[in-house]
Amino acid sequence: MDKENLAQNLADIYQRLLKKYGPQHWWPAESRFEIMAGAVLTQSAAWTNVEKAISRLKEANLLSAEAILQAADSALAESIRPSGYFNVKVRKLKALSNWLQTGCGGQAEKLLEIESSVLRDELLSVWGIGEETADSILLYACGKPVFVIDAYTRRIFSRLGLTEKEAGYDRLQRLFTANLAADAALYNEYHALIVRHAKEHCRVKPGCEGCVLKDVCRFDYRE
DNA sequence: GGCCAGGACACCA
DNA sequence: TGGTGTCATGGC
Repeated sequence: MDKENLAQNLADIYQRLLKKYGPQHWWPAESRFEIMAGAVLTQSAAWTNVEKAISRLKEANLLSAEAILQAADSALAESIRPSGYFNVKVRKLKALSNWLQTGCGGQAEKLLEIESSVLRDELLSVWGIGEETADSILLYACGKPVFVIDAYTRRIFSRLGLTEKEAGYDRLQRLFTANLAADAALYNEYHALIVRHAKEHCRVKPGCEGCVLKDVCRFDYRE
């Protein structure tokens, strides 16, 4: 598919999703740090469970880099237990908090002063922060025009026939950034809509009747 | 009771 | 470089 068609397809898919679902208002949070913590907690977890974990962190007054660093591992684990994998996530939240405390005095607002690719490299150097989590933080916490690739994006766009199933993260990300305007608000909404759509139509055993993308999808619905 | 959810890392060949 | 195991709760 040539570049022009690809750009047109991506724009078309976005408009279809937006029309069906409307704005998703991501990321639901009261602070940048809450978004950062949520990005870690949501790793391989259902968002409803992450909400519970974040709510418990708030109740325990543990939603800041400083508070997390001062908290005992056991107390932190107890708060985030509903999000699953709580022992590894304690390590990850502490590593992220330590990085933020060391580099920015714990102030997430200072991340805005750092150039996007530099910030991305720094985030990736933090234990427990992979590409998707780093990009989620860049986009949703810092408002940088960085497209987030997750399992849903991979699954849906591979079924649409627009990407290879085996495509790496970088390649998939470039597909979007090279064919869409570098607009953080657009990337924000697009990714949120992909997640919303996936939850309704594109699980492993797809129930795709009524899918707004059905007529542009190459997925074999008889499977 | 099994499957899956807004991943990342360790270990091995 | 790629494949596999591990981490764990809660909703359906």
